[in-house]
Amino acid sequence: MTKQEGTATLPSYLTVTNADFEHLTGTEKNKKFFELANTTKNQICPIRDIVARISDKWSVLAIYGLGGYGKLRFNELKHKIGDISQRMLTVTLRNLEADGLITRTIYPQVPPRVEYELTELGHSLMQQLQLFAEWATKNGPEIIYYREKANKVIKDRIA
Amino acid sequence: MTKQEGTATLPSYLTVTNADFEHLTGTEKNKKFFELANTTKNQICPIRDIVARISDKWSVLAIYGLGGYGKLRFNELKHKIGDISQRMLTVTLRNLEADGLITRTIYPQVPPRVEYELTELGHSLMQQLQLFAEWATKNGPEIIYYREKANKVIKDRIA
DNA sequence: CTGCATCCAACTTGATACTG
DNA sequence: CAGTATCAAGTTGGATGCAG
Repeated sequence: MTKQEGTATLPSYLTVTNADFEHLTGTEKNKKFFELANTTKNQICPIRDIVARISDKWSVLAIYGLGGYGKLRFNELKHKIGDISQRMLTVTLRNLEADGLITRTIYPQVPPRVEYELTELGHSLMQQLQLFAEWATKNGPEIIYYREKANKVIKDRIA
Repeated sequence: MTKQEGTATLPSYLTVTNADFEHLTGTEKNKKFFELANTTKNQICPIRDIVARISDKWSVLAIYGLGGYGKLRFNELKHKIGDISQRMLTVTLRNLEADGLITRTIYPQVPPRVEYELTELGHSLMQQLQLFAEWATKNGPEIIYYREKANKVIKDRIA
C-alpha cells in the first residue's frame, strides 16, 4: 500500500476523516476533538491508539534515533539509546514495524545483519513529535517546577 | 508564579532551553532532539516527562474535556468522559493540578462544589495536543490498517 | 457531591540464560 | 549479531467500602 491522503483503500469501518473538523474553530473544534478522542468505532480510536503507541517507555527514542541517524543496525541503535535492554528494543521495533512506521531489512549473512529505517509514515510521525518536543523543551521546566513544588507540599503534609 | 517565556525564575538545574536547537535544521535538528530526549539532568528529561504525563489512560481526555467545555465540576467531567471511574478521575486531576495544567477551586458548601479549569499552561498544552490529534486523525487509520494486517500475519504463523 | 483507602487482577518491564 | 524464552518485580487501573 502506497501512502494515500486520508482513508483511501482503508477498511470501511475506519471512517474518521479530517473533513469533520477542519472547518471548525475555537471552542467548537475543541469539543469535536474531545468527542473524537472519547469515541471508539469497533474498539478503535485513532487518537488514543496513536498516543498509546508513542506512550511506552522507548518508542519515541527509537523513532528519534532512526530519524536522526537514518538506517541503523540493531546494535547501533541499542548503543545510541544506551540503557535499553535487548528485549525491550526488540519489542519496541516489532511494534513500530507492525504499525508501518519502520522497515526491517534482513541480510542473510552469518553473523546476521538487520537494518531498521523509518518509513514515510514514520518520518511524518517524527515531524509531529518534533513539534511536541519543542513545546516540551520550552514548557517542560515550568511544569516540572510546579510538580516539584507540589511534591514538597505533600511531604510537608506527611511531616 | 506567572507564565514566563522559557526558563526564567526556574531552578538553575533546569537549563534546557530552545536556544540549543532553534537554529538547527533537518538531520542535525533530529539528532539534537534525540540527544535531548535521551538525556536526563538530575533524573529529569522534559520531553520524556511531558510524554509520560499525557501517556496515562485518561489525561488527554480530561484536558480535552476541560478545553472543550471550560470550567467543569467533578461529576460533570466524569459524565462527559463516561467510562472513567471515580478513583481514576481523582488521580488524573490531581496529577494535572500538580503539574500546573489545571486549577482546582473548592466552594465551601454542603454538599461540596469543586470546579476544574485549564490554566494558561494547560491551554497551551492542549493546543499542542490538538496538532497531534489532527495528525492522528488523518494518519491513524493507515497505521491501524497496517497493524491489523500484521496481526493477521501473526495469526497465520500460529495456524 | 466529592473524594480517600484498600485490595487485587492485569499488564509492563528488566534480568538472565540460551540459540541460529 | 540479533534475537527468543522465562521469570521476578514493579506499576496501573478498576471495584468496593467509607467519610466529610
